Amino acid sequence: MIKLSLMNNLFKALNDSTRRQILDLLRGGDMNAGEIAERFDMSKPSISHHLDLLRQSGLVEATKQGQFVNYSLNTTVLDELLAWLISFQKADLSTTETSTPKKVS
Amino acid sequence: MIKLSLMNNLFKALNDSTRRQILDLLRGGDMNAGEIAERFDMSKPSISHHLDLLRQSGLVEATKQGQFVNYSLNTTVLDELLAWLISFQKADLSTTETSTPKKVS
DNA sequence: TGATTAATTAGATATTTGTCTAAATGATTA
DNA sequence: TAATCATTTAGACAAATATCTAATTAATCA
Repeated sequence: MIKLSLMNNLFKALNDSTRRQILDLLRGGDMNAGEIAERFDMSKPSISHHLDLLRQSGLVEATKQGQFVNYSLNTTVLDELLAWLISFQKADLSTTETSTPKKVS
Repeated sequence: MIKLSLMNNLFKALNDSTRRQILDLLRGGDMNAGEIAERFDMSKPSISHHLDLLRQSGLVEATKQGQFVNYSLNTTVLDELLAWLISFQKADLSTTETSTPKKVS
């Protein structure tokens, strides 16, 4: 069973190029908020907001270390999405051709 | 290589509960616009708009058949997304524990 | 041909989203 | 303690989005 709110937050989090870039960055290892912000041509508060959305979705975890906040990737959340996707691939088996309809342009 | 615009459209299309429900519906087989609209408590033009976004992302294909427009699922687009997801799972191998930092609430 | 049906387009509107600057919070250090 | 540094919160604003009703287009049928 897939929790709706989880999927909602997940797709919402992923529906932004900056946030996906942040996830890509974190694949190379943990980073703190400042280090992440440095990589973008965008204000720190904006990055902080993006990090918050990523955290809400569960895609990243934030841990305070002194005055820094460390961000790390949490890919377990993606398992739900992966399962959802794979179920679609399976559903595609019943491809019964009909005449030859025209694609709508 | 993953095309950015494709991923943008894909995540955009998936970032809506109604559109995901439409995809789920189409797993059961093709449906025309009216049949799809019947299933939702929403005006036909709104559903038409959702179908348009799904079509733009490549997730569905629309073929005109008489006065009806048939919509069918196209899961090949999801392959890109699947590949992207799986690459994240791989990246998660380097989990080196440190002390025991506290999660930010 | 004229009426009906299926679907989309147009245009309006309220809500959500991404971004910014300024201010606040909290930790470190001189 | 006071200054500095890292980060977030608050508030404003423009752009994007989801929805609606009314109008339009296109196909079918009496």
